[in-house]
Amino acid sequence: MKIGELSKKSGCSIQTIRFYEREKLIRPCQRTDSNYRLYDASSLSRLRFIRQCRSLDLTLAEITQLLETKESPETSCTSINNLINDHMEEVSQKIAELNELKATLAQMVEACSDNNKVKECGVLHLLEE
Amino acid sequence: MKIGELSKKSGCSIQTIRFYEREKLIRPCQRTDSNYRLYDASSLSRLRFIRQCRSLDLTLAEITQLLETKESPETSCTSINNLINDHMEEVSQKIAELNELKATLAQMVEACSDNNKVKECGVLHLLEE
DNA sequence: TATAAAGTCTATACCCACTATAGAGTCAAT
DNA sequence: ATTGACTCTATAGTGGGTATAGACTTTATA
Repeated sequence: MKIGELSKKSGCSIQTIRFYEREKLIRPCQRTDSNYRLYDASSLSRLRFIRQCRSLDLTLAEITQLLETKESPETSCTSINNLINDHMEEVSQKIAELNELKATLAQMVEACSDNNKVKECGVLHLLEE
Repeated sequence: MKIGELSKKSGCSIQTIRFYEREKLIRPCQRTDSNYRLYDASSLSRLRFIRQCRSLDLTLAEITQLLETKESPETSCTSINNLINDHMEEVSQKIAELNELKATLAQMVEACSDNNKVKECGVLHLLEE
């Protein structure tokens, strides 16, 4: 299949597929005589794997690592578990940060009822502290 | 004061201050004969305001808008309240997304006990779905 | 007074994960 | 034969900075 079809099936945009090729997340594929890229089912499943990982917010570097580990089916999968655990830890921390942030914002909103003038605005006053 | 001192007092790095100047969040300041930047207290408070806003994760565009609104102390502060409310809404949504993500990751971690081989790894299997 | 160290200047490139565009070539249908 | 859809490469832009290189200035020490 050509890149347009792969794009639709994988959910990655055409530019993203070419970008992943440049970044070596996917290997250079066959070409037609007119230099069009040609893909097969394995390209599609690799791309779907990458997309799944991206939806978990894994970085391209982490995904590269996962893809490499996948190449050695007989080795231990400890590194994969560690990677996912570490990532989950980061997500938890980010959630905690955002909850604090939200609390601060809520406080600010409370500090200002509408229809004040700018110079009396409680939000601005809090921002100036 | 020179840029180094302003950097220490404001908590912004020297490069960031120069970056804000380029991006027009702060105005071009006085210069010495040898072209060194010279700042006063008002630069410091403006920079602190910006930093405070950044700690709330407001974008530079939003901050620019706040700074402009601040210039008109007699107008209504409704736009400021709206901005902060909208931003809080975005933060809430991000938190919700991350909580879902965390749940997915937790499921994955459950799917794989350590010491498996890669080819049996529950995490990888889930990623391949 | 000479020199070394610390500070500052501009310009430029890099980070991440894409996205968008320009300009050229190719293929399928009418 | 032409139109429109598809593909190609190369390049630049996004946001919010960070990190250099290479030159100049100021301050501190010997």
